[in-house]
Amino acid sequence: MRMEDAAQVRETPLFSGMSEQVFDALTTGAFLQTFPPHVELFREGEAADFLYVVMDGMVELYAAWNNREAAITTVRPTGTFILAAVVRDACYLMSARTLGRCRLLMLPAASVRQALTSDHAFAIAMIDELSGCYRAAVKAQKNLKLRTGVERLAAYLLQTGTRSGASGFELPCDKRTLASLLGMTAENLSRAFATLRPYGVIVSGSTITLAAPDDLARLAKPAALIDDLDPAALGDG
Amino acid sequence: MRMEDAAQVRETPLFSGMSEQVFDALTTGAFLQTFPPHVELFREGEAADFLYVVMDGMVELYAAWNNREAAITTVRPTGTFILAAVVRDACYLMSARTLGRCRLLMLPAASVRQALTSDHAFAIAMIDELSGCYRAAVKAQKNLKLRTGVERLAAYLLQTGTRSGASGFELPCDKRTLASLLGMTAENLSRAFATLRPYGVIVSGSTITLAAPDDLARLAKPAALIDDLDPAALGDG
DNA sequence: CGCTCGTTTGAGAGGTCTCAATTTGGGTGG
DNA sequence: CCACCCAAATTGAGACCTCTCAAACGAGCG
Repeated sequence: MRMEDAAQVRETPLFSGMSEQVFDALTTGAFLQTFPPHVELFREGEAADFLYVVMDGMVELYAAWNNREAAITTVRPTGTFILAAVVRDACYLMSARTLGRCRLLMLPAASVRQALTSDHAFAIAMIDELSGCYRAAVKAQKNLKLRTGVERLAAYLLQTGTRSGASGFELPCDKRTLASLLGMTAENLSRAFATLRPYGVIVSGSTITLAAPDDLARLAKPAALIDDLDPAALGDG
Repeated sequence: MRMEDAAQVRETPLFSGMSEQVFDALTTGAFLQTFPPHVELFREGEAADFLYVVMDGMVELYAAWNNREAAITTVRPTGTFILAAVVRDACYLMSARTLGRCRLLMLPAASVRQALTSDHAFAIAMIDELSGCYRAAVKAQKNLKLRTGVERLAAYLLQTGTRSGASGFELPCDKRTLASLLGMTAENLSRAFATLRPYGVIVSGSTITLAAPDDLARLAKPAALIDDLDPAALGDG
């Protein structure tokens, strides 16, 4: 791993508090690798060999059962994923694939567990990360159980739009993936966009413009206890 | 807190490894209280003042939005709940109510955070607990997104049935709550039970008998990566 | 130009929700 | 012990939502 990469890793909250010595041990066996788009990183059920940290790009975590597939979440810099499987020395519950081109840090699972036992600050940071992941998962479940498909889309657009700041923004993934994230089919997502047209949602390819955010908010009823408005919950484990 | 209660708390994995001194400090300000059925313990949005440990009985965690309500999960002995909110010093994401009569241990949030920073073994146990909670939440989301209502009920019955061991068993909560846990309405749950009758599911009040578990399993297709078959994932934070 | 792939649109089936009425079971009071 | 009442559970009907299958559309690319 190059020095500047190591520095970038060091800056992320999960690693910033740990001792120099343990950090060195942890990154000794680590890879920093670049992946092309749409590459499968691992499949659910496999043993958790690595902890992943997204340095660049975006990763989709998804699961399959009985010939059906569903996206669970996405991870962006500098979130980690599959943390829980690593600390438990268990198998992955989800599969992972790159969405765009990605730079990923891969830390050997055994090294992570070793670092946990020897560095208290790292353990504390891990607790913070894991609790953030858990809270994000709870929010996702509330979103699924309490809102309809159209409401979920509206809330997602408001959230993504306000995060980008500008009046228009790009969807971070193709619509098929977005549909799966929102718990619906691609066809239904298309119809949901049409339903939101009277609420000022203008779609042009993957570019979205929200012409009447207030109207949209009246429909979506964004809530701090469901929608992620704090940066802490972006990562995933 | 009485000595025998303290001993029971001490035996749970979360507290068994910590030092005597920190354990004493943690339990000094603690309450062990018995609650009647159907009591609201706290509401989502409130500040997390206590970490709860279920010593006896069962607690339901649920959430509301826009006049709709959904059960998220239940906690039984000796699971903890609302752990993530406590360590983050954040507000509760879910409300909690007792299902039956409950004996609950309440640990002041500040004491828990103090114990975390001073006791490494406790921090490690906390990581294990939190990762278990997170994995349970991921499984719940997979269950919701990948299975239909009838399939979720079938999987739930198989799981609860094999856990109890006997051929017949009691539902741990009323059917309205069960319906909400499974992500459907009470009316729909009733119809789902009727759908499962040809698969050997015999319902008599709250007593369930599975006359043809193999047939039911062919429908439910239980999977280790969705259904909780290990005891570690029973708790919740 | 014509291919491919993602998206959109349409139609029909199936699933789920709401509202309402009925039935059931448990507890209370006469 | 029985009548009554209340809450939970079931059943039915209709509307709504979502899914599947199929076809049409459109952009990007060889």
